[in-house]
Amino acid sequence: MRRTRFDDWPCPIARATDLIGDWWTPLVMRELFYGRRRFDEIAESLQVPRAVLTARLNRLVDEGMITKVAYQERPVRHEYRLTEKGLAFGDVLLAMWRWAADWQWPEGDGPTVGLKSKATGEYVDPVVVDEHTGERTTMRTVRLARARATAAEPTPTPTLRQAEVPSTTE
Amino acid sequence: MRRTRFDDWPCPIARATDLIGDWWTPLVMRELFYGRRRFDEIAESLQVPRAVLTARLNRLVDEGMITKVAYQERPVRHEYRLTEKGLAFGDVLLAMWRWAADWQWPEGDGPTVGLKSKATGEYVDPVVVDEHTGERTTMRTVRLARARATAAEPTPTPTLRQAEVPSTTE
DNA sequence: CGACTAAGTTCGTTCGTTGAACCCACCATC
DNA sequence: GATGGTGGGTTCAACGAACGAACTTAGTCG
Repeated sequence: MRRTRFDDWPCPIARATDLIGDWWTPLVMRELFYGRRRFDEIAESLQVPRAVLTARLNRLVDEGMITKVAYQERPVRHEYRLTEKGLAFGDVLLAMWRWAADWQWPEGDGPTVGLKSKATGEYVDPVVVDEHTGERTTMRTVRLARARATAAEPTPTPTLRQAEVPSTTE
Repeated sequence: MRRTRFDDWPCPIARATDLIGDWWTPLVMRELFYGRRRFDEIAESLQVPRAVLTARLNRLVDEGMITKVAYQERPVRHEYRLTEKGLAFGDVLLAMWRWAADWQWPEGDGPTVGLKSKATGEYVDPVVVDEHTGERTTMRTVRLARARATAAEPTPTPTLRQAEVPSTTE
């Protein structure tokens, strides 16, 4: 009677939920985006139980979101780095950020942290648009359809090649 | 020793995680976007344990994402409808959709369902951009900053006024 | 009367999370 | 060579949450 798994459902939302639904996982990803790479660093910053952090990091490695890299020998010490797949997940975090910043604070209030563009220094407010037209896209403006022919599928090559992960903080 | 709550953390990602991290919740939201409004309809479609569905729907009502509306008396029967806040959550589902469609299928493969624009009938591929500049926005292109002055905060009025919820299906 | 429907509730079993304590390899210091 | 520190975990008991099946309630239909 273990928790129902969604990772082989035909719907992308279900498969994403299977990952995100692991309590703590989006926050662990956030920490990695903030540039924290070490076990103890993340454990202390989030105050997550260490056994849970072990389980989450192992799953993220299995999923190909992060890789475990030894940064020294004797004694062996590891750190965790985001892969391309893990970096791509940042879009989901940005959407979560925007929605919660808009709706999860009392009226007239908001979070004390915000997002600024590294390039321009201006505040950034993420929204979802269609990649081709640039038009605002919501669940109201779309409908379900058969997928396009598989050849046109723009799936990025799911290599685990190491990505540059500059810190999000200043 | 209950599950750690994130709903009063100062980070929007944490607050969103508190909701999403409830197993089944994003799928329940998906069903509502698909136009399913009745308890049994959702329970059968998702094969979710009924006690869990009860708990999730109650929480979503408490959060102001949905409202419970009687659609008949004698006997009283209810349905659940998305509020503005619930509709706004669609952006998170779209981001999850895009990420999982790109990364959670074996190489060269993809989901059998896709998204089309209701307006143009063309396939839609959601991406995250900055609302002001239209520039592609990722966790790599932003950095953390102090929030802008609260007056500029573009928080929508969190009314629970009923929203039109046309079915996403054809 | 009995069958059916929508929307739940109840319950015993199993799974997952929590927090605190413990472990181990190695290094530095006294 | 005992002591303490550090990084990266593992172990364990307690308890809350999820599972699936059965049951309930209020009303309609034939």
